[in-house]
Amino acid sequence: MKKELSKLYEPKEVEDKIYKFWVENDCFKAERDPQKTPYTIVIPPPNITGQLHMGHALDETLQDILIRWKRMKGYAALWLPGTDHAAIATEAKIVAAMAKEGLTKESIGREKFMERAWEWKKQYGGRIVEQLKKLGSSCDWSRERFTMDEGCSKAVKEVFVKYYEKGLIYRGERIINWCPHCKTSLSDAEVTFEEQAGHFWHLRYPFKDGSGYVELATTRPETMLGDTAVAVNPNDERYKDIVGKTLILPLVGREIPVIADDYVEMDFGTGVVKITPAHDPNDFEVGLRHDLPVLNVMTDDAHIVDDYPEYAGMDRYEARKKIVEDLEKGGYLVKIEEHVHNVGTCYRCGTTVEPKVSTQWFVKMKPLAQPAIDAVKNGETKFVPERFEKTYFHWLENIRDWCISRQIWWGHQIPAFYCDDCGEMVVTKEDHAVCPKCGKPMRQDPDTLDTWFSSALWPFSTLGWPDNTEDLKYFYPTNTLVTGYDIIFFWVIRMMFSGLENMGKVPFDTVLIHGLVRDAQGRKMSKSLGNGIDPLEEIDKYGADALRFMLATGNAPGNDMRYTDEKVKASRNFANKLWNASRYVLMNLPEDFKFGGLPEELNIEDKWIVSSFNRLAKEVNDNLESFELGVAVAKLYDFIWDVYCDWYIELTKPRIAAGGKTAETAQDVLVFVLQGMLKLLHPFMPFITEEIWSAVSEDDVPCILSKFPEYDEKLNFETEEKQFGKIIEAIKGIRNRRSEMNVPPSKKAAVHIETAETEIFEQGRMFFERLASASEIEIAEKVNVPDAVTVVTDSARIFIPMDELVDKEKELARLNKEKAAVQKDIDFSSGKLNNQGFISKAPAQQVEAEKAKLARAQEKMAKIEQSINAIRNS
RNA sequence: GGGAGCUUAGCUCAGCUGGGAGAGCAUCUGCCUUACAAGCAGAGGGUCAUAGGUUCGAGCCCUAUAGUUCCCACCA
Repeated sequence: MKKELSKLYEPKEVEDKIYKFWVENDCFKAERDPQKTPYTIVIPPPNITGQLHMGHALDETLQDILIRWKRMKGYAALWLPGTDHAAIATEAKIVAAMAKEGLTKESIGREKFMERAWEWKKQYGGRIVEQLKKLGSSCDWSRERFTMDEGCSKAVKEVFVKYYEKGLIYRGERIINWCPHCKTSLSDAEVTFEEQAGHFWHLRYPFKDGSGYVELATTRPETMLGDTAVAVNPNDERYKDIVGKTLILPLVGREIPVIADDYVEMDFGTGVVKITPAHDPNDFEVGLRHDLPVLNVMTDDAHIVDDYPEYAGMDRYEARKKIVEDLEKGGYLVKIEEHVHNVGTCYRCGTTVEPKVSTQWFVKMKPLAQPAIDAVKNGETKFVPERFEKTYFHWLENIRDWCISRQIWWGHQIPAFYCDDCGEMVVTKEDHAVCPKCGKPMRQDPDTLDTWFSSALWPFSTLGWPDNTEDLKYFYPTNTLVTGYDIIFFWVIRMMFSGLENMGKVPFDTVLIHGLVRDAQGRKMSKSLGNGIDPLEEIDKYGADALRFMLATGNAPGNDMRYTDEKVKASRNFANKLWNASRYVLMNLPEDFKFGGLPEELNIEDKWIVSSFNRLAKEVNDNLESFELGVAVAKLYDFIWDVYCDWYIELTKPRIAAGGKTAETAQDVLVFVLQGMLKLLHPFMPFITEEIWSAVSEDDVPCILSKFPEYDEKLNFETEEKQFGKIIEAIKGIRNRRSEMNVPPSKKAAVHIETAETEIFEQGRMFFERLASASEIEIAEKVNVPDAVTVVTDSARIFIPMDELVDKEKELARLNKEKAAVQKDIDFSSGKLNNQGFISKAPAQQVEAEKAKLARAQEKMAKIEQSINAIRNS
């Protein structure tokens, strides 16, 4: 029984309904089937505070395409969803919301704050998940996870304790990146460097013995309060004599030594550097080498500490101004130069980062990095495109220890406990610890872990680790990780070493990298620019399928793309085209149509379309296999629009009108190929394909669970494909000539086809009438039609008698032009074939192809010449 | 200072392992042909950034150059 489709495709009326259908029928649910091969993708967990943006839309679309494809191919396909607690970002939002109520973190205390935070999570955490569903994401929601849920938290503790016991985690006083706005430390990856216009202040520091001054330059004069030395290069002849002398620090009066250290570049500035170990990472290193005191001059929010009453309480920039003024007054300022330099900023809030010495927890990276490097070097995990392996190696090879402690509350609290009595520290998985020395209850470290510490464990913590669950055994290692190139160093490297260290296996075999979705002008979409495009609005306007299709089209792995309205519209139009083609098929099926499959006997044009479809199926699989999603989607577009709609459907019209067996065969083939196209297209456009599927298939199996088409030798009709190509070529030739002469389709004309292959053209007889405006058709080995327009193809000469339109001179000129074109072909091919190098070195197949090409051109040439002579002689 | 990408039709971009350059949009011409005007049939438009090289053959491989974008880096 056939069903009917409504007249217009309305994505809004279909999408939610279909999504619900999938969920209710457990279509996304992955079963551990020992008969099947697992295929796993873990979602890059979006932040719970976040809203779906185009970056997500692209990321999720690519993952959904892969997972649906694999699912249809019969894999036990698991797409594991979840969200990330996004420590700093979330805490910032909660703090901001509290500020509106006049509350601060400190005023309500940690416990109350956490209650609010969880409340916040409950309220907003579901939002992004709902938005993912709008896109059609076929995640297994029964396995949804959160980086701070019980299981993930257990995994975090397990890893922390294990690393600590192995000596891979340590606590120590180091110089770290500090965000004075978020009031927490940051890892190196969380600092973004920005070029900023600044100044170079040349200062002079006096010698204690009154023997003059030494001139130095700095970009941050306010840090001079914390100077504990001045350094020169040991090989610098200019300053050889002053090394070891003592200087008086201006404004402060502190005595500081002149030291020699290789770190100082002789050619830069004056060759003299002030050393502030507490506020510059390099200076800190110098300080360590020379055993210099570390004097912190700033508070947590970057104001000057009370030790310097003149400047105490001033913000660092305010202090800078005042200090420069005072230096000038004291005669210590030599000059000010313009200077552009790189300034580190917080990747969350953009505030200039303050290097700061403090006690933090670190992960020792060297021993973890090496196996991660090796795993990619020996191919256990590969990047697509490969070039991103360079980024990966570069990061791991230059990695420094990872600062993992954060001075915020929203996150995994560090499982370290201190005894306030005896100073003992223990690291334990227990929630409460008792001092092993004095038996008193211990105080847990107030800091929390870097949000990326928990996401690093995502590929296995979500599968149940540290318990050895069935899921973990079956689905780990996962297969494809899909993410943007900007996340490689935050996340990919950390999952790699975490997987290797804790599971002994890489977390995934392939990392598919995509680029950024930019705006129409190529700018990055950003909140501050206000140029972001909301995927949900686009879905509302054009449908999720159109958005997905657009994102998958014309996009090569790793490359950025621009988002334009025109592109989505084109995708929307494509969806509509498919919809209408399906309507055509349905309205041309008899009431009692049986969805049976391919009939035994096929016409030449049926074999042509079936065979082309078969090749398409092979290519789409091949392209997906090598992650060429954009190529696959383009082929589907071409086939569905140009081959199926523009040709095959048109070919069936006269057959259906004729009725009888040819009509029945056409109906079966129309349905067969349509079903195949729906299946091939389903991963890209899941909603519309499922909706149409329900109307053109009597199967109980929904499209999402149907079998993905693959190459089938039984559907291969290469000969007929080529033969029918000749008919198409002839029809195109006729249309072309008519169009050139501005003959409207309504004006029919006789068509006389002269060909050696009459039996092939006979099979296309009815199509010339319909598609080439033929009033009558003659097909013969020899035809004689005076005063006719001539069309020459490789395999036929076609005459269209239209006396009133025939201008012999023009016709001759046109034929001569065509002759010249064919002659060029002949020259090209014969040139190649006369080239000894080509004959001897090119693959035989290539040579054969060239010979065939030449033969065809020569045949065509003969036909053209024949026609030219005929006109001349008439 | 290192590293990477990009440069192909007016615009936005594809082009998979080297075998006579493609799409969408835009432009032009003709069509309301009972699936679709969100459409149909046709047309025009490209020294594939430049210069060398490898090869029988280069948009694709190699080298340099220019423009452009991005990433990384402790020259204060």
